[in-house]
Amino acid sequence: MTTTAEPRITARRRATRDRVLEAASEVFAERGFHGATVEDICERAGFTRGAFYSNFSSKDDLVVELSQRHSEALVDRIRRASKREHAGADEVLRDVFAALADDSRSKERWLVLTTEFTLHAIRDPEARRAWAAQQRRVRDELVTVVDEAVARQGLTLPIPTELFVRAAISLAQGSMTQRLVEPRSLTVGELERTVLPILLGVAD
Amino acid sequence: MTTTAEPRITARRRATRDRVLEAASEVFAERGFHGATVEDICERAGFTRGAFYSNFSSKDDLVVELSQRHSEALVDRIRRASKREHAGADEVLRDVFAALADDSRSKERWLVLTTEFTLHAIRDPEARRAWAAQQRRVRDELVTVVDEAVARQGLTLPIPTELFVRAAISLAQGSMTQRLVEPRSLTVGELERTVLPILLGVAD
DNA sequence: TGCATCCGATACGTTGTCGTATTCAATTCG
DNA sequence: CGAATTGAATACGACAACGTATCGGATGCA
Repeated sequence: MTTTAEPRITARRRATRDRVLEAASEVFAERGFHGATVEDICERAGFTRGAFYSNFSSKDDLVVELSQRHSEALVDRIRRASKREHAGADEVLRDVFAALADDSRSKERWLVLTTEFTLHAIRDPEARRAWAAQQRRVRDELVTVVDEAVARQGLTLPIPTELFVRAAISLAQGSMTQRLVEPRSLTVGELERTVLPILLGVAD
Repeated sequence: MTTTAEPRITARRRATRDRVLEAASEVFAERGFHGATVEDICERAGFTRGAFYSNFSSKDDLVVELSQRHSEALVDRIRRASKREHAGADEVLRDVFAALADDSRSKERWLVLTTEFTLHAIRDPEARRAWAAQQRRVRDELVTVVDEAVARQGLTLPIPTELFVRAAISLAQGSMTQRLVEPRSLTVGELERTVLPILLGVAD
């Protein structure tokens, strides 16, 4: 422990970190956290392992940072979705999950990564604390947004907003997952479209 | 390819297969499919790798058989739960998921394994076909059971039974997952207890 | 322009994991 | 009881992935 001097974060360094992280999210989604080797990630990013270990102390180290970015990006998307005009609570939620990605490829990536992070969190206490905090942030953001939308529509939820949000998250992830496993069994958003209005108490 | 003679399945052979499969389900739950080595599994089962390769051609081979047992066991539990007297649809579902395991340890194991199988299915087309078929069997069984229970209660579901079952599965898995990541944030079954009655149209 | 520093590439030894070939004990069956 | 077969243990070679130590080119700065 000679010095704990943090190396200055030059633009170059930031760029390679970004490229490595982006590559990692692709490879993790494709092969899973354990299945992806450091070499795989570096190859995808166009670097060698030397570059990797110059920027991250380990794969776990990288995962921590990746999961933070992952959650922060989702919070951002929720904020942006809530800015849309005249959006009802169900529309807001649909916007949120629709905005998870531009194409279905990256929506799949988001879901798989979320699942990987969750599994990792279940297994590792340290990761669990971090992931739990991040999930709480996402949920809080959703609660705020839903409360606003519900008030705007003059509705009253039959259950506490947080429970509603938890249910919505479960339904969205569950139907996405089912669609990935059995593509022809469920049309896009069918589950949320039928179930959410009932939970909102606005079954037409 | 001298002979394709299937070796007779003696009692001894069956016993070691069982022990290896049981050990594998533990180790897979703890370390994930990729994270678990064949050696790990054998050590847990009390065998050496020689025994493993005498019984399974590869880890993938073992996974196929394990996922079949996993789903069959769930179908059995659903059948047994449906035999209970005077059970309403929500009670039946709660029985089903309560019966997933005796203790919460093995309920966690069930959830983690299910998630692992799902991820594996998303990534591997061959595994996907098998897993999709198994999921369909589980769902069909649930649909039958729920239909019976609903009729018994003289209710009419506000949505098709299959959608209801899909929603119930998503809710159950989602809330179990949330509980594993944030143990103190959700009391046991709270999500299903509040949401399912609404979906059943019997919000008291 | 020249020097110092940064950062990624290269090269290397180590370890973990795999799958197979072979051995040896147990059991089945004549 | 002896011979044949089955099934798990052992031993081995090959290879993949890791992490580090070192090198060299680029970049910032005087």
